Amino acid sequence: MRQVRGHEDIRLPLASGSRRIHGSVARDLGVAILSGRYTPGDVLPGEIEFSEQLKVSRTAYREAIRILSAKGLVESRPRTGTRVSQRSRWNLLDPDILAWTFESEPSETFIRDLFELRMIVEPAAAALAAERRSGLDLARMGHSLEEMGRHGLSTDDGRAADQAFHTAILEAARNGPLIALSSSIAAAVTWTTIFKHRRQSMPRDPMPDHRALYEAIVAGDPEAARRTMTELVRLALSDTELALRP
Amino acid sequence: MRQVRGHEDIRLPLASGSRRIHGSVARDLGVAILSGRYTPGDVLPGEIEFSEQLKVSRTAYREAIRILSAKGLVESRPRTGTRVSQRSRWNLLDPDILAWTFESEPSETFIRDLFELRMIVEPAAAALAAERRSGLDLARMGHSLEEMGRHGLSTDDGRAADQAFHTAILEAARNGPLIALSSSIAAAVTWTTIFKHRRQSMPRDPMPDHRALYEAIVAGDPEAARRTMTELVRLALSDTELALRP
DNA sequence: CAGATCGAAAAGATCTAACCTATTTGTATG
DNA sequence: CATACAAATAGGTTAGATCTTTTCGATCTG
Repeated sequence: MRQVRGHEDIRLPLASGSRRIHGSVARDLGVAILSGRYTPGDVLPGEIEFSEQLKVSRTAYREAIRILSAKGLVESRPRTGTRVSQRSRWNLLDPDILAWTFESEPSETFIRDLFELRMIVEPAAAALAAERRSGLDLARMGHSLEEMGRHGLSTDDGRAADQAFHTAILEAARNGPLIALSSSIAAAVTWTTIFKHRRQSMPRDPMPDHRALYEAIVAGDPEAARRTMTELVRLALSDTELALRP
Repeated sequence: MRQVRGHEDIRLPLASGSRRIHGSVARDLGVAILSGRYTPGDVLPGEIEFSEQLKVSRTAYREAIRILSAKGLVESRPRTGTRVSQRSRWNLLDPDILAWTFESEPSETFIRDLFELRMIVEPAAAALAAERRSGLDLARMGHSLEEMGRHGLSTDDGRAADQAFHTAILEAARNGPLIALSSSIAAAVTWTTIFKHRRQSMPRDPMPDHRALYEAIVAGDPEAARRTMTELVRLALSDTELALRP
């Protein structure tokens, strides 16, 4: 028999905007796990109990758990229930996981680790891009650079252009897995940029290093591209470190 | 865009083993997408139609789609249906996606790309590991190396030891995101190793380069570690290329 | 009697089915 | 040309049956 719904039952947005319910639940639980509210080994309440607590149906809850499980955050088995996986199984480079991490203040260590990864991957990608870039790649980089110069990094448009510039470089490297890393890294770049501007009103002008990098790729000089990209990331890191300890 | 007709033969009842139903469906669809049977832009049949074709309930099918969507393979919206995402949105470094890729013969290009990524990441990780390794890290590497020497790379135990050795190095680098890459790369290493041995009965002895790398990390010499790891990956690549064109 | 082996029970996830809701987009209408 | 409507499809709810795995006790064996 069906239960009639009263007017209180109207679902308030769970601080999650217009997302689908399973998506919001996945995000909320994901953020809770990533921020340490649930720690590896913790067993979540049973399906029925927890879905009632969250005021969603068991199906929606289960779909949320499927999402988290696909990203390595939880594992569920009959009888033992659903538990938070070990950190080493978390898919830290998954774009959603990165987004959720930056939703609550990420640890300083994590940001440093991300820059360390950029320092490894992006110079190498820039060198490959200098060797393999097509005319179309160069056009896209050039356009992004122009946009970036026009808007500056304190606007959304400017940051989007910056991200497009880095993405164009990684795509010019013509390496599938590297491009997959690109969306993650590009996103991380954007968030750390927001971080910088949140705390520091007028950071260094980023255009000279970006232009130097662009020139190196246009010239098809892998070593110059590697060098300038290394310098660019190093400068971004030092800006971010300034923002971290004001 | 092309409309795809479902096939009953997508779900192989026996090959699915003891996996959960939603897991098998996700895997089968994932493999179908990664192997090119469905291409980006294709629209899958409606939930009801497709779930009936696959002989599973709509709920199980939907959970499978949640998994694929969490990995970026598909996107679904009301009215337009579920469609295969653009390649650039695929999470190629997700461990499951890598596994599914290697389930049907992966392209030569993809294997090369993976080695290119190893060539970028692992030498850098080895250098960091040489600086940061603890006694425990060294003990684990040493033990894995010993196991590897005892079993050789043609046995499961030996490959597991090889994987453990690489994982230990990446973990010694003390960088979360890098460790997340590690599970992907380590898995890829294992599969390419299986590839090599599938086609080539007696490859080169891998122990000398592994020992040299280990010595460099023990000595705490980052540059030597970087050099020996580069050499190790280069040798592995040339072995694999031999196997690819016999 | 101590320990091993087998089987039943219980807990929890898994799966099914039927039904209702919400969103999107093409199209007809003003 | 804008707006309202209609259809299509994913999204969400509910109730209940089923399957797996662990636990625990009973029985068997050394």
